Amino acid sequence: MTKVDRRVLKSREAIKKALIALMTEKHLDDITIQDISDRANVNRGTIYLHYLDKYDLLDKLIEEHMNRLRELCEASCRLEWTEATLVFCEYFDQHYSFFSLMLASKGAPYFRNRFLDFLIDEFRCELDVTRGKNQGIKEDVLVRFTASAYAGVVEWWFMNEKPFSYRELAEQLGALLERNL
Amino acid sequence: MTKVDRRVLKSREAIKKALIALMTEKHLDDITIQDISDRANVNRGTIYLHYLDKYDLLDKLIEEHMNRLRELCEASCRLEWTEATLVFCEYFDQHYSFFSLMLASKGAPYFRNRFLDFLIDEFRCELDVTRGKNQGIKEDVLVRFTASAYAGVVEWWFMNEKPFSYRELAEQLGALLERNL
DNA sequence: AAACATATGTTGATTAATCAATAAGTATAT
DNA sequence: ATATACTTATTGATTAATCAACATATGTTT
Repeated sequence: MTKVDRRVLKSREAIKKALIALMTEKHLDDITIQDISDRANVNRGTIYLHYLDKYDLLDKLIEEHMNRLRELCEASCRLEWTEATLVFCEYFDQHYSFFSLMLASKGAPYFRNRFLDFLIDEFRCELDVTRGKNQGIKEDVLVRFTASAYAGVVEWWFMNEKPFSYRELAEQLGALLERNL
Repeated sequence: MTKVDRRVLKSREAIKKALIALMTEKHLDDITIQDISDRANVNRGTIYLHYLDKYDLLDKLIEEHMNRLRELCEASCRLEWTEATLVFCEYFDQHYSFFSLMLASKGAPYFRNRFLDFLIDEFRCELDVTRGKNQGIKEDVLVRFTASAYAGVVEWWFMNEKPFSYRELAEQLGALLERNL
């Protein structure tokens, strides 16, 4: 694993943080590269060293979160649904501002689809329609059902500004998953 | 005025912040350059590009505050003592952690002397022993008296963790200065 | 349509920071 | 006395960021 020069890490971190901060203030279409540059305190050219444009930046930001969730998923694939879900919900809680911003923004459908695709991938690996309670149900249907339900609840939790703790969210989701899977 | 490259500013800022943070955790003598480097997320060599050693770093940090106070002094030299003191006390409040750290640390006498020297310089420019209530008093005596009193109260305020607001502090000091000068 | 202002994307020379390595000093343990 | 570990300070080659400038695109105004 090649070690990344710290300057690269610092610049990227600054740029990402700047975009998030700016997105709480105005719409992505109204944010200029110069805005990001000023906020991040990096040269405009530096942004182009790392990203194609602001959309690429946002895309990568979202991708990072998805990858991080994927890692968490791999690390917890031996757990019961409730416990695994707790790990996820903790992550959602830690990154609350990012997720709520993404869901609230004009680009919400794009983000929502990315999140849903992630969930579909993960559930597809975990579900078994050959035995047990889901015997006879089509895999695609079950996967879609479950992922959509999950995404819907999580989104609701964010858009209602955490009506209860992430632990309770995990319990509720876990119980519903156990019942269905 | 030559514009300073932003990389220099960023590195210095990070280094200074790191030192301050570390000084809340341990004594300056127990802080290594590597500690500062890690905390600031800069290369150890970078610190040496800007400072001779950690003592030089601290020295410059203190000097910056003194210079900033000097600027404030110049900007408020036309005000009444109470108003001018309010400007100072606001600065003390904003930089509370720095000042209290400096006064609490083993290096306190060094800092205290620097602060006192600053006050002596400033009062020397403002006091007039040729007329009014201080006619006949030796200038050096009056300057020393006033500066020491001022420094003493400010230090007390910090070491007692702000027993009252900086506004009240300014009022009290202002009134005492008016009485004496 | 022309003029103007602003934003995007790129380029080349320069600068500051990085990294790894080295040497020397200091403190501690054997 | 020697060995070890840690810290300080420095060095040289390399890398990433900076800055200023430029070209082009886009949007707005007259």
